[in-house]
Amino acid sequence: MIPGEYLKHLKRVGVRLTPQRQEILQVLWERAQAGGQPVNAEEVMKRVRERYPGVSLDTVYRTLATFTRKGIVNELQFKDQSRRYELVIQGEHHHHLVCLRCGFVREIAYCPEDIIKRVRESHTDFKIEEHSFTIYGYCAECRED
Amino acid sequence: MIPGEYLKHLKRVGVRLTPQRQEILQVLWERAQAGGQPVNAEEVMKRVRERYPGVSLDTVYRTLATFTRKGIVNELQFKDQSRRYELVIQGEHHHHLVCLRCGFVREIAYCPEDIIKRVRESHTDFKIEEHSFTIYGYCAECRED
DNA sequence: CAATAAGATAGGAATAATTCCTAACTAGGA
DNA sequence: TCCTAGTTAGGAATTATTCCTATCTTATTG
Ligand SMILES: [Mn+2]
Ligand SMILES: [Mn+2]
Ligand SMILES: [Zn+2]
Ligand SMILES: [Zn+2]
Repeated sequence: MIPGEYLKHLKRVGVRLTPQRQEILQVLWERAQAGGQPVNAEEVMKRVRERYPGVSLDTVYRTLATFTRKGIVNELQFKDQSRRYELVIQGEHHHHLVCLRCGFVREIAYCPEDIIKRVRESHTDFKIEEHSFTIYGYCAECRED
Repeated sequence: MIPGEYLKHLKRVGVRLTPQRQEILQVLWERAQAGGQPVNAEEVMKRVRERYPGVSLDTVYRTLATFTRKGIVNELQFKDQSRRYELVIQGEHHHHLVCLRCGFVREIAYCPEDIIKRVRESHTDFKIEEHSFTIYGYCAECRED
């Protein structure tokens, strides 16, 4: 079951709790439990339809966007054009290592905070909101050499 | 005029030098001269068509992909789904600061090399090929507060 | 507990970016 | 000059995402 903290948070920020939204949250939560491999909208839709067969892809996209805006979901944009989503874990921040062939994702704990701090200080006219840092390569199964 | 180093390089790696390709290179070069604002394929096409009216968008995409594979072009993927391209300057490496509203791009010289090195050492089964690091926010014209 | 309204939904259509397809062309080596 | 593997144009196809709108539903209020 989804930890109440997410529901509470959504309530607090004035987001309506529809069954569809709760189910989408549930899917993301299960994904996070199962190793943290981010999901794309299509996959979320499939999983949600197991319980709510009518859910539209648009609803999934809208919900993921809402959750992202409200800070409980992380929208990842990879260089193969794919967008994938993951639940934000309270007080956690990480980046990713992505296989260019199979798309497998691993998390890396490091973040270039020092650089971000330096940029914030040197580009004071620019209001920094977020950042993305991703390392690409080939995983053990996909590397050839 | 395009510096011969690019043409020489393309020749060396066995890429055919068609007029279309040379013109695409020229456009990228002029862009780099004019401040380094990366371009998308559509824009490249428009510029190339000024001299070669028949050039297809597909050719532009294919050529940009070829140039990227050959290391003379950098393909940037931003979180708004847009892809933009820039000429690689010999021996240079940098990252970007992007405005979430108008899309304006500034270059930042810093690179999280230390982190990449650490990841390379700790994830020896993963063969690192490349990385992307982008900071998002609002530029002076677009920030509201 | 019922009425209400702001916000959310389904589903189909639209848009945008990118890639595929194929017949015709051409750069560059022999 | 000839030959051919690689490249092109242009239209079609694909994919991901967003738009549209009539119809619901959540959550508040009376
Ligand atoms: Mn993650
Ligand atoms: Mn740049
Ligand atoms: Zn970070
Ligand atoms: Zn770097």
